[in-house]
Amino acid sequence: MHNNLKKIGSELNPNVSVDCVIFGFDLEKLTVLVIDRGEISAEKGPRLALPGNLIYDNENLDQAASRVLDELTGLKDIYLEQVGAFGDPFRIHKESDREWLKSIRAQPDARVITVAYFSLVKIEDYLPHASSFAKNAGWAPVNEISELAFDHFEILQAAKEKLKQKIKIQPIGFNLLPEKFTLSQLHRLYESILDKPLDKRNFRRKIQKLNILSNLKEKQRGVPHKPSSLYEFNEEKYQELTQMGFDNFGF
Amino acid sequence: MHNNLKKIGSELNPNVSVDCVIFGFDLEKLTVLVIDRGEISAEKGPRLALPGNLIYDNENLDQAASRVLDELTGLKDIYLEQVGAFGDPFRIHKESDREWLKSIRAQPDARVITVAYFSLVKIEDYLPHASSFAKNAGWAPVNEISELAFDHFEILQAAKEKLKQKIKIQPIGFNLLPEKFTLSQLHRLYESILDKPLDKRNFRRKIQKLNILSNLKEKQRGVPHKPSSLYEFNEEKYQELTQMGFDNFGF
DNA sequence: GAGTCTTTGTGTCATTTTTACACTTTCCAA
DNA sequence: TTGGAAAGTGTAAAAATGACACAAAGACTC
Repeated sequence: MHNNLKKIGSELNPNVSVDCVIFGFDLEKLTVLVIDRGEISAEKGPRLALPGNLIYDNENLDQAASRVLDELTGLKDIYLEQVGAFGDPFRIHKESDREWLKSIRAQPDARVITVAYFSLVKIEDYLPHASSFAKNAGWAPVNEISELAFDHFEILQAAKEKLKQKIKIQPIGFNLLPEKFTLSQLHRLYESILDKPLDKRNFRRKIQKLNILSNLKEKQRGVPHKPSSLYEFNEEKYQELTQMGFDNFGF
Repeated sequence: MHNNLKKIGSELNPNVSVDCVIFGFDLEKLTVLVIDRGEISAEKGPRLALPGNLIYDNENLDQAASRVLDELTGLKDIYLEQVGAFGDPFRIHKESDREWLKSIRAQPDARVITVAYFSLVKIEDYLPHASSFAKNAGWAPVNEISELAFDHFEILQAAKEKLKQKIKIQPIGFNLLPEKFTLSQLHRLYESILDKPLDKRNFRRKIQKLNILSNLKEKQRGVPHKPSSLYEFNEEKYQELTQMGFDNFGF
């Protein structure tokens, strides 16, 4: 095995990239982390793209996704889940995209397939001025995005769909909220992701029956209306629950 | 765009392959289509592998999967769904695998990431003596497989899991059964895929409520017990149902 | 400090869905 | 004719779902 190790160097693989769909939630709507490529000179193309880059030949795909995300945003130790591979031969052939690739890639014309990942982060954990790259990155509301570089719009749609399916099965939404949150915020989050209204009382009943929320004895302050109780996600109860193997929320 | 077309030739891409997990059902248990690589001379490795091969640079991933499946088995026009990408740098580094690669690949040491697809076929539609390649291919019971070439065992597990999730949401199981089938066969199929017993009466009630089965006025013949009614899958009713958007069987 | 605004928080009832469970029927073969 | 083997069938209790409306709490304004 030792001699095999040498055969695969630590060079960039010109044919495979990873792209990250990082979702956030600004307490109003679902957002996604995008890179602003700046002015595109030729025929105007989309300025925004998902963070992504080529993989190295000595790292696996999950590692590549973590690395790229870290490099572009400074986010570390984020759980990333694969969305799938996207490999249309012409996915990088819009003129505006090729021009950009020429400025950043050694082999801008190589055929590249990309593996997409998605993740959920607390929006407070990534403030766009935190990393060096960050002046070009920021949160954009998912529903206001109508085009992206390459096939990134398609990837975004696939990631949204994956998230939608996943949240019906696992309460991963907590990753998008601050430590302390209100049931209304959680409610809005579910509505944003599932893209449909949910009855308030039924939602609260169902989410509370799961028994993975701790009601902090603490209230919102400074809101111009009845203040809400704050809750936090209870990791231990959640572990118990998953080990028993639960399947479904039924949203 | 025209000049871009020339840039991507129709050569094999040495870095990207597709692998197919083709499920069948022999009316008793779930099976999967595997290729027998024959005797592995060096340290004995698994003889069995999933059908798969490198992609061409001018085809997309779905096309590549269809082509490879056709080439290896003669199966055409099969619906294939992506499972995901597998890209461990050492996934092809078992000695027995490298030896085999040397015999079939121009660049046996290249780092290859693979994109896995799964599909369901009627076992009767693929009889192993049908294609030229077929003497080396055949159906193996999924539960009896404990190792495969490369990372194919891992891919198989992922495909099984995907199938499990999918069948909870869409009645795709019909693709695995003959045109005419009995409710018991369907029942066994669901139990095989979900890997747990399902109550007979509850299963029948639920599946019949979907209203996508036609009860043929015809019975099994020659069985040494009460013969079962034969049913067929009703495509039109199914289309109606999916367009209304149904979500869940709840198995 | 009275009134208004805004959002929180709560319960019930009707309907549907799920689960658990056992015996008779039909055909083949001996 | 009998025995074996799987098919086929109903009910009742428990749980989950969906629909629905009003009082309570705090902030702000005048």
